[in-house]
Amino acid sequence: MDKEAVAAVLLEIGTLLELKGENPFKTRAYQNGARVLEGLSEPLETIVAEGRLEGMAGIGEALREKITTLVTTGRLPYYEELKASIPPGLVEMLGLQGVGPKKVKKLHDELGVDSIESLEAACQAGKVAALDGFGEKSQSKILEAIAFRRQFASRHRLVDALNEAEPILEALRGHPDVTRCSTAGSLRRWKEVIGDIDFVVSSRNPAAVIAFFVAQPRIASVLAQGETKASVLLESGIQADLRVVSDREYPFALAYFTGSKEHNIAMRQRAIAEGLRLNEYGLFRSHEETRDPALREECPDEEAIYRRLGMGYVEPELREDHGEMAAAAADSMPRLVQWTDLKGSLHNHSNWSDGRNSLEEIAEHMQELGLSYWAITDHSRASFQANGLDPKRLREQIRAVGQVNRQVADEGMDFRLLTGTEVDVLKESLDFPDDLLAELDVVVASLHVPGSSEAENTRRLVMAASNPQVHMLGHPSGRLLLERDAYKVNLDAVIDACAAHGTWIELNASPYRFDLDWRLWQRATAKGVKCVINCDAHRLEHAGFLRLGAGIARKGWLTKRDVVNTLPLETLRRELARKRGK
DNA sequence: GCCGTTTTCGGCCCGACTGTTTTCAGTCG
Repeated sequence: MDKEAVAAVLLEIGTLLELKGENPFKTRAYQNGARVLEGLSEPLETIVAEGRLEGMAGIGEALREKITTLVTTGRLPYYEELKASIPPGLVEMLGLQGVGPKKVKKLHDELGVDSIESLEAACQAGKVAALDGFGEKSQSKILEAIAFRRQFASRHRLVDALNEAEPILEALRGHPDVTRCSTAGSLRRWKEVIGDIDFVVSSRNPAAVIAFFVAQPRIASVLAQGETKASVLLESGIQADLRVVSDREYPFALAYFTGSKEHNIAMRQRAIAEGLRLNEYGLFRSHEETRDPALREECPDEEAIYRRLGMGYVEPELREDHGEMAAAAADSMPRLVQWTDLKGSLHNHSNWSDGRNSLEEIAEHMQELGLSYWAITDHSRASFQANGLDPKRLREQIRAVGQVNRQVADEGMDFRLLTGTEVDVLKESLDFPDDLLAELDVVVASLHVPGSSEAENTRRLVMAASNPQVHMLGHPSGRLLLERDAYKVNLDAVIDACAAHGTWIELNASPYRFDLDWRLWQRATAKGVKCVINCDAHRLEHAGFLRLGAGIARKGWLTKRDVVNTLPLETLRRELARKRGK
């Protein structure tokens, strides 16, 4: 078993223990253990074989044994027995809003409820309301939660959440009672998939702000409304939460609600080590009274909070407990790439294959955006469903691109289109011969029709990475967020092959992909692999993906130096040529 | 289940909201 599989088992054990009514800290120990494994930068098999689980923070004797068993045998009797003792429907019930482990246990013990369906029936029969600790209200809330779950999967792509959040944030910003405001939560951390939208506002008149918030357009229902917070369900199915605090408390609330939960826990522990106590209202010089203003440390902004704890500032994108606490404490945080550093995109389509726009339209639009270059990398012939180009059409396209570039040059513009292809990685070869690839400025190699085995897909991508004509691998995992999982592939081996051959890896900035995953970039750059943030644009407005992709690159700790398409055109041309010399 | 320069036992991050309660448990973020 690899580390993802082992981590998934540990997480599930945590959930099952919760349902059994186990000590919540035991549950957390399993969740922590899973996160430790996910953050490992080398194969778990190696670590286990070399006995290096010993001494790893968060992995004690019990977890070490269980992990070792899972890695070496692929099974764990403890887990299998635990799983068999709990009906699978109970885990599903935990996903309902307002239903936690205690309630699930009670519903199961007292009513024999073992699935969402039987829970719904029990509610309709009025049995839930009659239970001790439940009532009419909780029964109807459960029915609502079941209906909500049926209507919407409660996870949303970043871009959809941004499109909902930005107009509301603008509205809040314009309200006279709002002093400061921001998004928070996973949206501010730029997670590729988010659960709900969080806003934090400072105001002297919270009631007015809350009333204004719940009256925003496109709200389907108000889920909760108190004196300091409110929750609404937007018509799009995304939940949005608002928290209102005083301006003095604002930096603390913003930090707190930005999370992640793991980052917050680490921050609190650091505060305790400094003899302080941190919560969403402030940083206090006492363990006794948590909200006494006289004991509050003054921090006008988030930077000041980190400074007071003896750390450098941590950008929101990095607050994932992925090493940022140690880096900030050592004041060695990287200077992250910014989307305005990007000079163009090296993987894009035109109406020659499955894109919408002509070469002329693309050139005009991208130079108006202030970009320096834009590669046209249409599909190769194997992607016939996408109208892939054969060698003859590709050579025609090379000439057409040259023509557009001559026009652009005649107008005195610095902008250039680059010729290229997104060549299919077939079973034994690339879809174009090397001599044709050599005629192109940019070659992206992508696996579009994966095989069923990890070994085969890995072999194919390693083959592509080893071809001197290939500049970069496109969307190396093939995942489509919330739609399709990654194909089976050993990305560690692929990263190693890219490192060995100087081949770059794309960070596909399409909001459906964000592939390579941000969690793997620290590992890739540590091995010297460069990143290219590509739009994979199929229409003009997809140029906006550069902003999304840059945010994901920041989550991966990437600096300007790590990202090839921050280079100006002439330097980029040299790098493209140099890559082929390797 | 993890962890320790106060501890090898007894802690483990913290507060708001909701509903069922009459002082609090459960859930959520």
